[in-house]
Amino acid sequence: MPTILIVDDEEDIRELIAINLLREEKYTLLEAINGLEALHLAKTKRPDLIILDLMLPEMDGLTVHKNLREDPRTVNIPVIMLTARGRLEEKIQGLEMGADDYLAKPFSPKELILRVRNLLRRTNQNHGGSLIETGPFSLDKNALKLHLEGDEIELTATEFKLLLSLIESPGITQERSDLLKKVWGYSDMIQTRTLDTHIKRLREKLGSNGNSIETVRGVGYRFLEETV
Amino acid sequence: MPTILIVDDEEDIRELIAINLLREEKYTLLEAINGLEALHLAKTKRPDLIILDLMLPEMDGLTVHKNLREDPRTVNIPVIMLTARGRLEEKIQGLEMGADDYLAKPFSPKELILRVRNLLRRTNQNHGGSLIETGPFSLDKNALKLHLEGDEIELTATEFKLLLSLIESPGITQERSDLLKKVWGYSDMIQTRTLDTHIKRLREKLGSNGNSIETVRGVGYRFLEETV
DNA sequence: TCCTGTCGTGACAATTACGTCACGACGAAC
DNA sequence: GTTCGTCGTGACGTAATTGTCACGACAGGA
Repeated sequence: MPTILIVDDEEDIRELIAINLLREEKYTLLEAINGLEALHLAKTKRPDLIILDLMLPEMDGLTVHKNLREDPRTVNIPVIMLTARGRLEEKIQGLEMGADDYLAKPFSPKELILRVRNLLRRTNQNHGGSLIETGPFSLDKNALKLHLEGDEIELTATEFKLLLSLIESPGITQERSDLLKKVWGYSDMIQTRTLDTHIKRLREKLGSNGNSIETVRGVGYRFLEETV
Repeated sequence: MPTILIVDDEEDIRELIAINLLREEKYTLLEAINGLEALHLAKTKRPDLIILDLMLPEMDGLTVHKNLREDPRTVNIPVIMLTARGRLEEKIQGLEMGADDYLAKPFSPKELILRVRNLLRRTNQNHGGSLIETGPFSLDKNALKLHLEGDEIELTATEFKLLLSLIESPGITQERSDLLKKVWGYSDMIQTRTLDTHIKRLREKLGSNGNSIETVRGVGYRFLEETV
């Protein structure tokens, strides 16, 4: 369940956001009314998303954002900035500092929800999960594992790198020399059966999905997203 | 050098975007004037970003976008949508379909540049590079390698997973049981020296940066972003 | 200071992964 | 059908990885 931190000193805005978020989907909410509190919460609780008003007492939103970006614990947390009226100055300044999105008050609740959902979807795909999903394949870059039709398949480091290289460009034929370079670091066009052997081992582990790795005779191999 | 695909049937808009992008940074540009051309280019050239006008002859932008999202080759390419005037209807529709950003004509060239830069930065962090960077450490999830102060350090699969677990939460102490679960999949609180041994091996490979892994006696280990 | 539990370290054996080879099967071109 | 080159496959030796253990060092509390 994603955690969202709302930073705003106006209670009715916090409430408006909270109500809309809670109604739409299941989120855990954190609230802060000033910059220091926000920074502390962000660094200890590590929310998945921060909605940050630019107008805050004492420490303004841009400063809070700068602080967030300077700490490795929070540098990757996406931020949606809020401001009264969409003043271009602040807008550009916010984007320049790496805000991930921007919302001008008064905003439409529907737009807020959509922006939150989009941002969470993007970051989940990457940072949190590091999952590459294609068809029935789900490759976990963190655990170095493959999930396939409910089964959890252990891959060796070489197999993982090979499958990753193939799966990252579905439908596209990769030449033998390219794969040898990507996975083994071979720079020359080496005559070796190593690649074939590992392809075979991969196909074995993929079981009935082994034919997702297609041989392109004389060229290389190709990953098919759909089993023919 | 990132490749950007511009899809718009108005030549002066394409030119405006091209001029501003080319002036600011080094990009490779592709241009398309209708949906079919855009889809073909996207699937064969695989640009890093697509700037897509909603108003196109024959196939409208939303349909193009839908097609992009349905093909594994293009599903991960971020899209900035362009529309005449920021009509809320289209805005919401675009975001709902997973557009990554939205720009209303007439737009400020500066804002365009910033949005492009932000989106590329976000996606590079994840998909393309899969690099986790903290201080002098640069962990490559695709190649399963560690770059540290110019050196390329080979890690075994176990070492990689262990370092990844630590480095993903810098400054935060991870309990032994958590690490055992994350890296080895042990569910019970097992009494083992395996973790210690691997920590030792990691520290050896990290050389003078070995003290970035701090022991928290009785609890676990902690990764420090800055060498003390 | 002593005691206790935790951690670091080096060595070791078992397991696993890896690359190579030989041979047979198969496709494509003629 | 024949020929040639590429690919699949099983086996095998080598190298690397891994988990465990024993012992000593050390920190923290009594």
